[in-house]
This record gives sequence, structure tokens and C-alpha cells, in this order.
Amino acid sequence: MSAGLLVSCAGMETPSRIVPNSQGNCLGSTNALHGNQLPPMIAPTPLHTPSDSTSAEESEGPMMSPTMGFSMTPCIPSTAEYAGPYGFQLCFQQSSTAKSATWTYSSELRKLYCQIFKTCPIQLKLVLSPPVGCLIRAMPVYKKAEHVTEVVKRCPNHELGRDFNEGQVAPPSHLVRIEGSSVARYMRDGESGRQSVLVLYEPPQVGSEHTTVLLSFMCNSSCVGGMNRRPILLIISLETHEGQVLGRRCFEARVCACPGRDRRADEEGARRGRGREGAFRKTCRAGPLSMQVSRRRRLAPPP
Amino acid sequence: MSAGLLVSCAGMETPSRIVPNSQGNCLGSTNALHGNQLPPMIAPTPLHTPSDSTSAEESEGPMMSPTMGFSMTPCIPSTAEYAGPYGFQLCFQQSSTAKSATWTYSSELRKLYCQIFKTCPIQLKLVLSPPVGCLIRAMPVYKKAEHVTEVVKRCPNHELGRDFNEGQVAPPSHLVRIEGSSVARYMRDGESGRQSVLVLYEPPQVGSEHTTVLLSFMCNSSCVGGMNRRPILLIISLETHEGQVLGRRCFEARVCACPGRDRRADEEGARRGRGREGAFRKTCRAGPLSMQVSRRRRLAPPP
Amino acid sequence: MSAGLLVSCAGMETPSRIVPNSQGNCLGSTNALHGNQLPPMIAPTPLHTPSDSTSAEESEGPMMSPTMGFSMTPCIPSTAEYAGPYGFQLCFQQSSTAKSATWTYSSELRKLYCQIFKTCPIQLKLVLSPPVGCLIRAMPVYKKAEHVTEVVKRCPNHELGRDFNEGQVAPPSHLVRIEGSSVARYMRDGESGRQSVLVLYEPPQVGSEHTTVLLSFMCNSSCVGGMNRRPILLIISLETHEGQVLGRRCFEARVCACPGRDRRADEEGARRGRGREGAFRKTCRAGPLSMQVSRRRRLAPPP
Amino acid sequence: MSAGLLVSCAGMETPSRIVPNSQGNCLGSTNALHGNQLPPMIAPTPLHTPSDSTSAEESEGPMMSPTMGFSMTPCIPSTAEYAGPYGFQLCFQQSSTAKSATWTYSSELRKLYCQIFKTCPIQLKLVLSPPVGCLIRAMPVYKKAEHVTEVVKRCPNHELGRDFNEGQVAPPSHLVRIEGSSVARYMRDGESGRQSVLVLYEPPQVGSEHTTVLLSFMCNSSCVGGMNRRPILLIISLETHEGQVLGRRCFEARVCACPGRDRRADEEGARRGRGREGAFRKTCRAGPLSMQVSRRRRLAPPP
DNA sequence: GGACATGTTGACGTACATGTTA
DNA sequence: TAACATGTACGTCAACATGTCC
Ligand SMILES: [Zn+2]
Ligand SMILES: [Zn+2]
Ligand SMILES: [Zn+2]
Ligand SMILES: [Zn+2]
Repeated sequence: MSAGLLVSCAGMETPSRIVPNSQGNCLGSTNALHGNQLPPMIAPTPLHTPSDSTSAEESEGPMMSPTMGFSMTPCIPSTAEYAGPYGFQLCFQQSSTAKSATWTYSSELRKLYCQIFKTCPIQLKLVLSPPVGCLIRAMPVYKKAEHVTEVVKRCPNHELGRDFNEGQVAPPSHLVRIEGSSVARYMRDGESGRQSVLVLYEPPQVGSEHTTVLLSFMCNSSCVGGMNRRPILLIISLETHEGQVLGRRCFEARVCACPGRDRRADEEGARRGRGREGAFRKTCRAGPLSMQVSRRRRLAPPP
Repeated sequence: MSAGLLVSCAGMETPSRIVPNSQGNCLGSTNALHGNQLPPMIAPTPLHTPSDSTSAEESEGPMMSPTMGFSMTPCIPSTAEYAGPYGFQLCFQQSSTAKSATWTYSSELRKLYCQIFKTCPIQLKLVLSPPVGCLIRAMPVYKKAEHVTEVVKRCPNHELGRDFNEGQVAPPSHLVRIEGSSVARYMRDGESGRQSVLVLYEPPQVGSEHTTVLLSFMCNSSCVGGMNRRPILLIISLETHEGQVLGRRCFEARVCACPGRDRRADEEGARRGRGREGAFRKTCRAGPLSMQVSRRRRLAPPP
Repeated sequence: MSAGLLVSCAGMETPSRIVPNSQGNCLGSTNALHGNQLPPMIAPTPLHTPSDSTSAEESEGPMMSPTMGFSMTPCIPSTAEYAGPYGFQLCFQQSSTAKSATWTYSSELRKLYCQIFKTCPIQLKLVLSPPVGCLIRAMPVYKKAEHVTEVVKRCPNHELGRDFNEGQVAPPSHLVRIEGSSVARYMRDGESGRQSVLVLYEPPQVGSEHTTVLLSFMCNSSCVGGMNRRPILLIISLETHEGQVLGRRCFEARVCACPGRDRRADEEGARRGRGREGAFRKTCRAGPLSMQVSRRRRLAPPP
Repeated sequence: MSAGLLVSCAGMETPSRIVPNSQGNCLGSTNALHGNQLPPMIAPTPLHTPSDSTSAEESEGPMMSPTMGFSMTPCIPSTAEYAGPYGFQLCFQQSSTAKSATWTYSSELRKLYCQIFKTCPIQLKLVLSPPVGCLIRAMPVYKKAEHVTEVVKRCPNHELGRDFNEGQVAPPSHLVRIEGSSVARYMRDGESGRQSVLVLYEPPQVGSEHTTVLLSFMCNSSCVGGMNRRPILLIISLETHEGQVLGRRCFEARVCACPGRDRRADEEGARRGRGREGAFRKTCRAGPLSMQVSRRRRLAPPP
């Protein structure tokens, strides 16, 4: 039972290698309660299991966090998987296989592909009933170490436009929204400036196994002046009313125009060993021609 | 049976859910007089309010708050239910259940279905007698947040036709008219451009419990270039001669060719959980083929 | 080789056809002085003009007429070629044919291809010496009739960024800048809101035939929220200090990342008869997914 | 050789019966020069030929006009087929069979189905070369006798909208436009008020057999306040510069959202003998509910 | 300069919404 | 009141436009 693995799996960008090690559409399976025994591998061919790995630092796999309920760095939210005391799990419905489905989830890559503005249902499950008043939080973080300190926000174009902003509860700068029945609350952390959405955790409808939450993303991953093709992770956490984390799941998200196409390309690339880790420059030139100066300066002005 | 429920039911579009919580044909029952106790929150368990929170997070975004006598934004009229000092109530006669009735009211959905051009009687009741010279105002508003800032008017086709326009008191652009004895005055707010009708409040006829007002709608909810299938709310308010609001009731209205059919369809849909919230596009993707725009207006709103 | 050809070539979009009728890199050759003979009609055989017709028919619609020194509509700047009293001409240096050149000019298509932020030299020539204090003005206009009324500006992303904006004379919203020796003045027409740049006309250096002006474009033609792939024309005019137009030249401009590639593609396309007239939607059907609008603006333009 | 037959075929509404008597996609075949011998029947089962018919008035079939070059009534344009001295013919490309193709032509029904705003190519052919400067005219007429005197125009909604109107050469009230290379002229007959489009006739491109003209329709056949579901015919004529008719072809046109679907329905209906001749009321009530008063009064105000 | 990344266009299909006819 | 007529929503796909990487 090694902790912290997920940090590198869908996490903080270890020497980029795609590890197809999932077990269907679920992050965190049923029998795991607190300490998180390994989830049973349901996938036809589990590649290497965490126990194969030689070092906790480098091993990869869908796993627990060393930092249980609280993040290590104030500024960098934990992306560690954590089932927590109530056995928090997350999975996706069988997604459309169409090339231009509005969303699709690759369990092979642990990556969600979703069109901008469209809702994508995620399914939550708890093994034990949590106290009343628990909350679900969704927060995006940049995946790559180089960008992880930067807050993920909408691009100026989208933030300043009227569409989807006028008359909406969600502040225009938030990338992630939660739609659906329960009223969503949009938060901004005072210190870090990180933005997130909260909804009340509601137990599954009678007859249903999961609670469904409808996510939507308000920028493309490629949005210039915003995510700018840099991959992000989405952290979904179960929290108490006071903000204590009772569970955490995490997956990569790519918001794009053609989820099916791009997923297919990623998976092929991954199989051929050629990671396609977001087209954001590897080298360190000045920046793309149309955004000449180094992006950092422009996007994160000194506060 | 609390009068305030309507705030959440037919109110300003909290994340779309229909709450079938009405109590017959009446909006605002007798025991509520002034204050209108705050409506119970829709969510099963109330979210924590900002003041509860222990973290540095500040919640962002426009919070919904019930407004009493005055609207929060000058441009967006309040749709909050308000009994007011005289116990203002509104209800509908037992409506014809026939599929071909010219109007019908679903108390389950708090929604009026009415044919274009036909009159529909609404019944008003006051617990206490108001001062002489009070007025009744009817004003339509779009129900959905995305459209709520737009003034509800007739479509060009109907506005420019001769029928029902020639020789009429009502200006051709007004959607809602009041027919019957008392002379109606058609108003247009200088700032917002909102249109409404006013009639003198007259106490019930002797032997009658209610004052009846005859409404008529001059466009279908589906009229292209006008409401265009977007649901509206009708705000009925009791006002002093000077415009102070002494009471307010509000219900959804759908103007259509087959009130009976459509009500039935709505109610079935609601029961099956499949809201039928007006067929107006959700995704904002295209525009209807027959009503296109040059992208210009989209991309560069006039300064 | 008549100077007037450009009127139909790069002019205000007569029903789209590209007429490859240019004559090298120059717009307006020497023999044309004042009057600019009327451009020959594009159609092989001229249609009959209304005065010919024997029937009672009147032709309807805006007829295109060449305007001399003054624009017909205040809001739509004239794009008519006009040599004027001093024989105003414009041409381009022999442009690099390299695929990676920062700019290139296709005399076949009368179209400049230029990278964003890079300077592109244009050469001006006058047959007679103009009075002292004459000005050169550069103003962009959308080429297509559907967009011609819209002011050409930078996209929000570029306008709001810091790069190329901080500490610059040019206002961030201006698309076109003039670099180089003479101080440029950035103007905004009060009524129309049109933006343009002015520099003093300086006679050619001794030994040189032309006056060179360095243009630069601060957005790509493809910039979302700005030009958005809509082709533009650039109007270069010679004016008196008081604003009277003494000459006018006009060419299409495309600001893009790969001028060489795109020019080549255009020219091939043109030869094969398949105009490649800017990828902006023809049908006006939808809007791009990532730049949606609430229908409101479509249906009810602000009064 | 009976003349005038076509008047009833695609023409003036004889007791409505659909006669599937066409011969592929062409109206008027090659060997017909002036007097119009009967076109060879290519259709598998020609029903009755004109010679079957007992009276010229009632007989049906694709045929010549008694009024050769000039219309009988000033107000009702002739819809008679007329090959004329140059053997004027019209046909359609093989149209898409898709259910929602943007246009499709049923030679069985001699009827074009076309989406609003989309261009539809029609192919013209002349056996002999006409004099230089000949024109092609397209003019719509109502098909049914009851409406034939009414001028076919756009509906108020579309005429007054901005889309497709702003900055266009075509006047907003014209239903039919011609797109493409040659400049179109939009005419309005002084007496009748009839609207039509003219383009120069251009001989086929080298290697091509036909001249292609791109038509587009700016209203749906169903547009309320406009065609209002009343079927129309489109008259295509070849004319001299002075307006003398040198040839005429005519077909029914239906502008609708789903050409494929509707064609299929029509053809099935026709086979089952149940004409589907436009859903405009047969009976003579007041008008549809939403357009209460008789349309005539509203649409054609006394001039 | 080539390969690629990635949004847009526009054609199409199905299900449905909704007025009209009878 | 049922059947129909007919537009709309929206998912899907292939071709393409166009910036970026290297
Ligand atoms: Zn964005
Ligand atoms: Zn209307
Ligand atoms: Zn830009
Ligand atoms: Zn129309």
C-alpha cells in the first residue's frame, strides 16, 4: 500500500510516460475504505501494479496520498488520490464512442476529453454514508510542474465575453462549473487565488448507485491567454462543511472541440510510445509568435 | 402552504429544476400577510453560508436573495412573491380540463397555458382593503437567466400586422393586454424599455370574493423573432398610484395553440423527471437556420 | 494597365470573384493622374443599365458606384482607387518568396500576407509634389459586405495583454501601426469609431524613387474575438492636413503565421477557380462552438 | 403539338393531381428548337401524353405555351414552358439523395426542394447561341389560382431582419436571389410590383455543357406572413436585352428545412394518390389562429 | 519548412416541438 | 382531438484552416 503514487500518475509530471493502468472507468474501487487497499484490477491486462514499483517516488498507479486530508504546500493543491474514511470513489458513465461525442473518458489514459460549454456527468460513490452537509469540490490545476503554481482561469476572451456570463451565477473567470439541481457555490481561495466550485453532496437517488455531478468547462485547453494548450488535472474532493478533506480523486482533463478525435490520437500516440503531452512548447523560446513575450509575465502579473 | 414557495418555483431560474410544490390554483394563501417568511431552501440540506466557513475562501458570484418591494437591479424586475401589507393573492378559476380549452392552469407546475389572442381570467384577492387608486400591473419577463435582461415584446410579424392592432388602444408591440371594463394603460419604462399594462384595482363585485382581470397575450411563446420558444414569467403586482409595490405574484405563462396538449406533455415530462423547459436551445450552438445572424454582432457588440 | 482596376478587384466585394488582373507590385501606375477612368466592368459583356430598359421595370438595390475623393456613406470608408491630382501610387518591394518570409505580396491576388507584429514596408510614389504637410493614412476595413460596417479592431486577448502595449504610443486596440522615423498619430473617428494611423508624408530620400512606410499589424487575421478569419482591406490614402483625400490605394491584407504558405495556397486555389475567400462561415449557420452568444442579441438588437 | 399544357402541369393549378411525367432532371430536351416538338419521353412509364388529352385547357404535361414570348395577362406572368428560337432548356444536377440535403430535385414531381439561404445550382443549356447580351430572369409566382395574383415576397420577419440584408446588393424584400460570378440585378415591375432577378447569360465554360446559375431563396415556403405554406413556381426565362422572352422554363419550388424528408413525403403521397399540395387551408375559415384575419387584407394592402 | 495540433465549417440524421388542418 | 406539417435542437463526421513545434 504505497501512498502518493497518484501524484505522479495523473499528477505532477514525472518524466512523461503514459501508463495505461486503470481498471475501467472508476477511480478508487469499492472495498477501499480508509487506508486504501489496492483496488482490484478489473482491466483485462493490468500493467504493472504499484507493488512492482521500486520507489514510492517514481512508481505510478492510481493510489493514495501521503498527505491525507491536507495539502502539503499551501499553493499547490494535492492531487493525491485518497479514498478517505468513507471510501470516496469517482467514475464515468460509459462514454460515447463517437468521434465527436461531447465528452469521452479514456480509462487507459485516465483522461477526460470534453467539449467546451457542454456538461459532462461524473459519478461519485461513497462506501459509507458521510455526515450530513458534506460538500463536493472541483478544482483545476495545471499538470506540468512548470505551470502548477499558476492558477487555472478562463482566458480573457471568454472571461470578458457576454455569452455564458451574463446573468449566470458562476463568476466569469472560473473555468469549471457545476450544473444541475443542487446550487453551486463558486469559491476563490484568499491566499492562493485558486478557484473552485462547491456543491452539497447528495446521496444517490433511490435505485441508483451513484451521485451524479454535472461538470462543465468554460474554456478550451487550447485557449490562448488562458490554459494555452497546457494540460490540467481536475481535483474532485469530498469535504466536510469546515473544509476538511474526506476523500480526493483526480484525473486529467482536456477541453477541446473534438474529444473523440483527440482521445483516439492520444491513445495511439501512447501505444506507440510517443507521448502527446499537450503541445505547449517544450523548448524555452520566447513564446509563440502571436503571444510574443513570455507568458508567465503576462498571465501572472505580480500581485 | 407557504406563500413564499413560488420564489423558488417560478422564480428567477435557479439551476433548472421544477419543484412541484404548489397548492391548488392560488398563489399566496390567506395566512401570509406582510413579511412572506423566507422561502425554504430547495436543497434538502442547506449549504453552509459564507460566514460558516473556516477557510480563507470567499464565495464568488451573485447570490440570489429575495427582494421585497423593490427590484435589485433596475433592469431586472423582481419576480419574488410578496403578499404585502394587504395580503395580495392571485388565483385561477377552475380551468377547463378539455384539451381544446383556450386556457388552462397547472398548479402542479404553477404555469398558465393560454391561446394567443384569447382572454384568460385571473382572480385577485386582498385580505385587507387597499387605499383607493391602487393599480394592478402585468409585466412579462423571460424566465431563464440568459434572457432575463431582454425585454419581452411581440414578434415583428405580429407587431406589424394589422389584425388586433388597428384601432386598438394597446400599442402593437405589447405582448400582454388587459381587456374588460376598466380602461387599461400601456406603459413603457423609459430606462429599461420594459412594457407593462396597468388597470385600476377594483374591489370584488358584491357577492364575489375576487376581482377578475382579463389577460390576453398577443404572440405565441413560439413566435419566431419574438419570444421564440423561450419561457416567460408574468409578474402581477399591486401598486400604489405612485408605483410603490404593495404585493406581487408571479407565474410562468406559455402562449400556445394547444394549451391542453402542452400542459399534459409538461406534466408528464415533469413527473418522469425530464424537464421540458422550453425548447429554446440549451447549447447556444447554432441559431435556427431560418433566423441567422452575421457573426459580427456576436463578436463585437456595439460599443 | 489601368489604375482603376483595383476597384473591382479588391473593392467592396462585388459578388465574390477574384479577378487576377494586376500588373506587378504596383497599385496605380504612372499614367493615371487625376480622373481614374472608370474601371472596366468585370462581366464580359456589360449588363444593360436601367436607362436602356424598355419595360416599366425599375432596378432595385444599392448600385455600386466608384466614389472619388469622398466616401458615400459616412460609416463605410471608400475603397475606391484614386490617383488624385498628384498621381498617388503604392507598391511593394520585391518580396521574399521564401515560405518563411515575414511578409509577401501577391500581385496576382493584390493581397499582402504579413506576420503579426512584423513590419512590412510599403512604397509610396507621387507623380507631382504635393503641398507640404500632407499626411498618409492607413485604415483597415472588412472586405465582405456583411462585415464592412464593423470597425476593425484588435481582439480582446491582444488588446488586453501587456506585450506590445505597455509603454507604446499606439493605443492597444489599434490593429494597424506605422513604425519608423516619422511620429505616427493614432486616430479614432468620433462618429464611426473607425481607427486609423497617420504619418506625415515625406518625399523620397535623395536617390530613392519612393517613400517607404513601415506597417505592422497587431493581430492575426484569424484572431478569435477580433478579425476572426474575416478578410480585410487596407486603405492607404494621401490627405491634406485638413483631411481632404488627395489619393487613395487599397489592397487586401492577411495577417498570418505563414505568409508564404498561405499565399501559395491562395494562388493555387484561385487558379483552380476555388476561391479561398477567408474561412469565415458562408452560411452564417452556427457560430463557432467556442464563441457562442445568447440568442438575445440576435433576435432583439438593442433599440 | 399542343401549347399551353405546361400551364396546368407545373402551372396554374388544375384540379390538383400530380402527374409524374418528367424525363429526368431536364425541362425541355435538346432537339426542341423553336416550335417545341414534344420532348422525348425518357421516363420509364410516361403516363398520358398531351395528345391523349381531350382539351387543351385540361390536358397536362410538360409543354409549350400558347403565349409564346409574351404573357397573356399583365399581372399574371406566364408559366408556360417555351423552348424558344434557341432551344432553351433547364436541368438540375444529380441532387443529393440525403434526407437533409440542402437541396434536391424530384423530376417525378417537377419540384425543387431547397433549404432557405442555401444556394441551389440550376443548369441552363441553349441549342443555338443566342445574341450577345441575353439575360436570364428568375421570378417566383404562387402556384394556386387563389394566390396567383399576389406578388411573392419575403415575410416581414425576414425582410426586416438584419441578417442577409445588411450590406447586400439584393433588396431585402426579394425572395429569390442569384449568387455567383455574374452581377445580379434585382428588378421590380412598376405595374405589377412583381420582383425578379436578372443575370447576364454567359455561355457554358469550355468543356462544360451547361451554364450554371446559383439560386437562393430567402424565406421558407412556410414563412408566416410571407408565402405561408403556399406553393410557388419559379419561372426561369431567357430574354433579350429589351425584355423579349426567348425561352421559358418553370418548376415548382419548396423552400423548407428538410428537403429530403419533404420530397420523400411528397412522392409517397403522390403515389398513394393523396396529393400533399401545400398545407395551406383548403377550407375557408378566417385563417390560422395566430394570423386571425384573412391574410389577403394584411399582406396586400390596397396600393 | 514539414509535421502537427486543434478549432471551424457545413452537411447530415434523429428526435422533437409546436402550429394547422380537418 | 388526432393527424399532420414543418421548423429546431443537437449529435455526428469529414475536410479544412491555421497556428505552433522543432
Ligand atoms: Zn477561453
Ligand atoms: Zn408573434
Ligand atoms: Zn489578436
Ligand atoms: Zn420568411
